[in-house]
Amino acid sequence: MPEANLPKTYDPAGTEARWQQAWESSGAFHPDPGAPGEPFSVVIPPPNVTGSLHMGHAFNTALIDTIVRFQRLRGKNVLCLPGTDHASIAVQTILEKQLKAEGQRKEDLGREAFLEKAWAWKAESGGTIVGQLRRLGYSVDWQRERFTLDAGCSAAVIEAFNRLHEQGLIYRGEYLVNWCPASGSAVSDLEVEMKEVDGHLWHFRYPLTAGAAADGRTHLEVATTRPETLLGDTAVAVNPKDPRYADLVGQTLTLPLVGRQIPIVADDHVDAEFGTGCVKVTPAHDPNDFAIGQRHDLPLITVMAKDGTMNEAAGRFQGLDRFEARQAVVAAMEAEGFLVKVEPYRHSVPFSDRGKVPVEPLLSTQWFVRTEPLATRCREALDAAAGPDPRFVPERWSKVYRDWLTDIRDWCISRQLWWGHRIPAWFVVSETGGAITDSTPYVVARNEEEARAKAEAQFAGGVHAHPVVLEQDPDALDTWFSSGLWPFSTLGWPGEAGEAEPPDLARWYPTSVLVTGFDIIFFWVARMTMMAGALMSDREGSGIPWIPFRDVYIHGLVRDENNRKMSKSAGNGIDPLLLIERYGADALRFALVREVAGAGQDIRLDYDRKSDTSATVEASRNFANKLWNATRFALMNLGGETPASLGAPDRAALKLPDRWILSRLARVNRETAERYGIYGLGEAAKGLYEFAWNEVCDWYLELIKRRLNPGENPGTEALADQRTARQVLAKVLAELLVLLHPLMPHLSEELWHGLTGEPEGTFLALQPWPAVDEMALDDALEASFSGVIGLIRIGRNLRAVRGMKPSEKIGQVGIATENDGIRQVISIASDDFKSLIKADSIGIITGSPEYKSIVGISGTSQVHVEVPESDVPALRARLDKDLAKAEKEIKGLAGRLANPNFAAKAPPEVVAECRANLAEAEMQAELARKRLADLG
RNA sequence: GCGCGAUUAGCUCAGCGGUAGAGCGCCUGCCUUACAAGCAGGAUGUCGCUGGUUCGAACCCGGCAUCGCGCACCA
Repeated sequence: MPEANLPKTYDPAGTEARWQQAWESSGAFHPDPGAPGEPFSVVIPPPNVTGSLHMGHAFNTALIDTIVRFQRLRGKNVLCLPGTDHASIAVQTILEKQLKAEGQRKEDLGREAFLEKAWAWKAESGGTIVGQLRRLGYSVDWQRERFTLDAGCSAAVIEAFNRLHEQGLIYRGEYLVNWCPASGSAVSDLEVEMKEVDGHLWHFRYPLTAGAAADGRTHLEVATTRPETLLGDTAVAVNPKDPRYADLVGQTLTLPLVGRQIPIVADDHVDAEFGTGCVKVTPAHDPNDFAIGQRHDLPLITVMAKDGTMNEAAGRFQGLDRFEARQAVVAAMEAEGFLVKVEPYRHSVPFSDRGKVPVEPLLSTQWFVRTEPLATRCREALDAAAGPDPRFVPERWSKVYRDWLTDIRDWCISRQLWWGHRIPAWFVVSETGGAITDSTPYVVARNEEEARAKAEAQFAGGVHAHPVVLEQDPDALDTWFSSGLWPFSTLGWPGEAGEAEPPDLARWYPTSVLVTGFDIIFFWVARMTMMAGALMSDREGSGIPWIPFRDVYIHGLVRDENNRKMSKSAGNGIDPLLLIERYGADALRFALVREVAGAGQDIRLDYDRKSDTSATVEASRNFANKLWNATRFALMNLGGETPASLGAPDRAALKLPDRWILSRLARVNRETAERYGIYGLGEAAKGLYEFAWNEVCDWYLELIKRRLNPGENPGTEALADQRTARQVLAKVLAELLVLLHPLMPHLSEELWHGLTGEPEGTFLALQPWPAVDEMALDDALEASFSGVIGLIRIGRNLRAVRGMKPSEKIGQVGIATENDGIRQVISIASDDFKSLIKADSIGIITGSPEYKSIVGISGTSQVHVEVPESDVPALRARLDKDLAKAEKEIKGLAGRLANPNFAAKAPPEVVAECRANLAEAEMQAELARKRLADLG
């Protein structure tokens, strides 16, 4: 608690830990679904349990927590639900790497022991992450913490898989998939990243079987970047409109090294302009070739095994690794005279995101989700007459989302991994001799018992074995399958059959907003909406939206000081904890949010790696310290009273500065609430920073110091006025702390307790947002005040120009002005303002003052600052400056007014304003000239 | 190839039709009992280039350039 005798600087460490503990142990963020208030819910993007958090998580957390804390202050029934993701392939990759370092493979351990290791890893990494999220002051409900592989989420996955299968949206089949030889698993299209690499284009000759064509040609020339696949070629394709080859279509070629007769086919896919216009076709090893193969009914010949080595179909190349095989095939082709030439060639190669090796398109039997019906449903929601659902902020991301949902390909969901949700399908191996083959029948069920019943019904009796022998599919599901269920699995879906919806689901689904980075719109956002379309659109009480979030707030990435994306692999990540330890969680959060612009741009966090410091975060730390000291000042001056004991000020007793700051406060309150409400978080932060520092601290606190310290033996009037000042000060500060709370939760909680004296069990976090005092709003007064502030600034500048020390007192300051508002403020509040310019007095004058002075001009006002003796050079310099400024303005304004079209076409108020400004500038210039002339 | 974003003060970025802004940094002077993590004052910009719309453009429209991102991809 800040008190007068307490440190001058804010030390966040102890404060933050204390409030985090107090919030959590009191269950402050553990909402009751039955509690009143409009529901507001957010499920956090669950971080992967792959180690520890990075700055991107801190950023995401700062944004979400700002939003939910605001909504809580607004009186909503807020649930913010935390959790982590099991990150199937990522975690398994880490663990396998660890095993490899110990000279082991996962097969040496066996599935069960390996999974034990994985759970141990999860416990450690998950614990670290949860600890880090706590250190940020996340106002989530830890009692509802979830993990994508916990019992509830696993049940949801099984239920979802079964329902999708029942709806015909999940199927199993043999297709060309992206095979990652490093992880030994299929991966989805999204997990493949195209990378430009420097390779070669090999040109080969494929001889015509017939020996020579009518025109004497004996071969076709094809080019390839992947010579090893030639072993699986089953055709050569040309464009049907290509006159060079029209007469050869239908003939056959003899595949070199292999001797297979392969046809020449005509296919539109082939670009006649590229290369020789002839393409070798390897349907089992290339997606385009696969398509050509389908169209021409070509055989599929797989020449590579799943570990990336050549198989028996590769003949003499069997056993070679795919890259060795490439060299060997080229050498053989050259030796046998089929190699025409080799060119260096830069091209794109698909890489596995996780394995970091080129993926291999391979024929494989996998499980797929049929995405088109789901994507269609999502696109329809986006085009709903009632407005887009979900609503993207910023809007432009909805195009990205929509485009992806258009022409979407089916989603390969099975992974040949152990860490993850095991696929709830059982093979009836008794039908195929005890082994799983591509033709083994299977049943999809919710558990083995149900599977057995289904299998018995289908296969027992007759020629079939009895009892049936089942074996569960050894594969796991894509990690994003369970992530796709996150907004409802975490709320208790599916619940008990026949029972009412789980209370959390009934209360908080759909969630209010999803806050996430643009990099996972496809992986996650679209998967959640597709899953919800299949599983949530038939909720009881139709008419309830099924899209799992009303808004999707997309934010950018955190970049490092060199504008590079922060990532673990690039090694340029910054540990949020380092900055929290140095500056405090509030400072880090405030800095991150403050950087956010409206349009969801990436943010750059400056950082000095030598000293582990960040100027940006430091500036926010300084702001926290400023607030600390402003509150310390209040505590020293409130005479032991609190906002409550002081009570609301009597409106009639308010002095001008009070009315000004209360008007500003009401306006800032309204603006801030609006900004928070529309995700204008950066604007909210900047607005509060400026209000707190530049208005409350710089001006209001200074203006009331005299009233707060009326001196020895004050009269009753002075005491009453002191009380008014105290009341306003207490109100402004207490309310400011509420407005700031979503951004700086710990500091505001701490200072609020200090200011109000509320017991530890009462929380600012749970207070109501203060009502906007509409009566206090006074535009005219705010304008007059900023005019006066401008004049005081000019006066201070005159002092500086005159070379006066800040501590040096001056005599009189005279203001000559035609502005009624300014005149009024100066004459009524002269005692308040005089000390801000260190003058004996400040007052309104007409014409020139009687004392020696130097003058500054602003608008229609002049500031005269008394000086001990006239200082001609200083005065001349000042007037020259004013004159130059006025003349420049005159030139600009006169030019505009001289244009006849301007007066004719511009709105009258703009023209009038322009004329007024011109008159003012001319007056200023004239005045300056006159005074310069007087100087002689 | 298609799409998106960025280009404003030394740095990081606001502003998005009516006379160019903030933070940091920089310069000058101050330990003025809330705060030196501070106070007061100051300097700094042909708003990427180029056409156009407009009385008026950093802002709207068209082109170009540079940087970045996403999607697709020709062997």
